[in-house]
Amino acid sequence: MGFSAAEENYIKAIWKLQKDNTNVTTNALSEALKTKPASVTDMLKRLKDKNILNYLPYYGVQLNAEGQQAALLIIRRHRLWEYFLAEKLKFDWDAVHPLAEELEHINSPELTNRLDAYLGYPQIDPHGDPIPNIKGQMPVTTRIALADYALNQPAVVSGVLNQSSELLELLKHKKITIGATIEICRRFEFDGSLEIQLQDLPLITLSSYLAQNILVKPLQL
Amino acid sequence: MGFSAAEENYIKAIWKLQKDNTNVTTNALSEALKTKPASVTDMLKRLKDKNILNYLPYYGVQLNAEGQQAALLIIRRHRLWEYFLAEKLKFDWDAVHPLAEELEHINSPELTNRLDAYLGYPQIDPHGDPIPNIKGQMPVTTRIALADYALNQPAVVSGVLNQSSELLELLKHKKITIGATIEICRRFEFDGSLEIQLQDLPLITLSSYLAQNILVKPLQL
DNA sequence: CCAATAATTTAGATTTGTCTAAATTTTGAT
DNA sequence: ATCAAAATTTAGACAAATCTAAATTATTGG
Ligand SMILES: [Mn+2]
Ligand SMILES: [Mn+2]
Ligand SMILES: [Mn+2]
Ligand SMILES: [Mn+2]
Repeated sequence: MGFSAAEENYIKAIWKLQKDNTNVTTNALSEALKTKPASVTDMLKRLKDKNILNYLPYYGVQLNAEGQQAALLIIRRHRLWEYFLAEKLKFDWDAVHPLAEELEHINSPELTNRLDAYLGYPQIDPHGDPIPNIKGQMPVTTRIALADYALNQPAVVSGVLNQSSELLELLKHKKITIGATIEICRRFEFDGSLEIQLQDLPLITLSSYLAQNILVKPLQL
Repeated sequence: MGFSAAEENYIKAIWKLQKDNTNVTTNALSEALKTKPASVTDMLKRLKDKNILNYLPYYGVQLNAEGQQAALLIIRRHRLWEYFLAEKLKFDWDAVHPLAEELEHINSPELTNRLDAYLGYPQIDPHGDPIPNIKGQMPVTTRIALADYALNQPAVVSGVLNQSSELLELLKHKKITIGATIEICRRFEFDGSLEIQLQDLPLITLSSYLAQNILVKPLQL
């Protein structure tokens, strides 16, 4: 019941695209995986034979329960390695993903679980995304874009929608980190820009586009 | 200039068999890699095209300088991961090898060198084998089998010739670890068995076969 | 030195994962 | 409802890595 690295990448991509219960299309997968649609069709047929998804030719695909469980365990490995790379090896945010993309394919429950224990059972990865536990369960975190958050309500920065080094550079410059407390002081209708306060630092300005890429959740009091 | 995982396994296997400057044979490789001789021939042709070895059909193969350097960097990754698994994740000796066999193929100098630094630049892996440095250089350690070591000369246990769980079980039972100080008190001609002293514990007996699989070096005073 | 045996290579096939080009199906606009 | 465009699948090819069976080359004992 093992999957190849290529199969695992497809499983993960389908899982991510399947968020809202719609069928995942061949083109969406080919874009996500940087392969051609014809290659996707081939792989979907193979994965269907392994009984981890429902594939209706021309109408897309959905992981079944077994496929979702497989996806969550791959994502668990990916995010635990990302946490290791950032926390222990001091890699930047934008460097961990490509390495975790390889490390995730080493499928040894013993390794994964020992790594988890060694890291202290982290709950979120360096991008703020939740890490599935040993059973594949993931806490449902309700996060919303800072752009859509209420005025004068303290929030915690809890993730990003974009993991590029460009975003990282900007966040570093503005000293915004995951876990930081933030509050919107003003929202300008003209361009959607925000004036925010981080901890007790002076007010700073964020563009609308930046605010759309920062995820926050209400601060628990 | 990258190699596939399969190619890297061949490179490493050739390197290990090439110890004494003799040509490495197709059969020896097929045995080491658990593949058929025909598959080895195919791969040797491919690696020859990549200019990392000298291959003379019917007469075996030898890594050239570039091939040896490649081998040492793979071995570096392998042993650093073994060290990580044993030291940080508390894996037993006999469990680290198969995992390192996969981890070694992630070829990122940045990852390897950060891991090295994080681990404190270890010199030997959990089996006592030396870890090549960032340049691929490996300290030449002169180790000899305990079976061949002199009487009443303190020595340091510095490796094993066999990495099986059976040997590990026996060494654990006898409390023999890598780095321990050991001294042969008597050698019995009848069966080659040894009476040895470990630290200041009571004398224990080792079979000839066991002593052939333990590597030692003279204790530096 | 030569024949039997051992070692090695060649030939041909298979699986995985990808591609391009062509055919087919679905969708959407009139 | 029809038809052009878009999405998808099929057909056929290829590279990597492996296998089995057959052919070839090297070795060695008498
Ligand atoms: Mn991956
Ligand atoms: Mn992540
Ligand atoms: Mn390997
Ligand atoms: Mn080792």
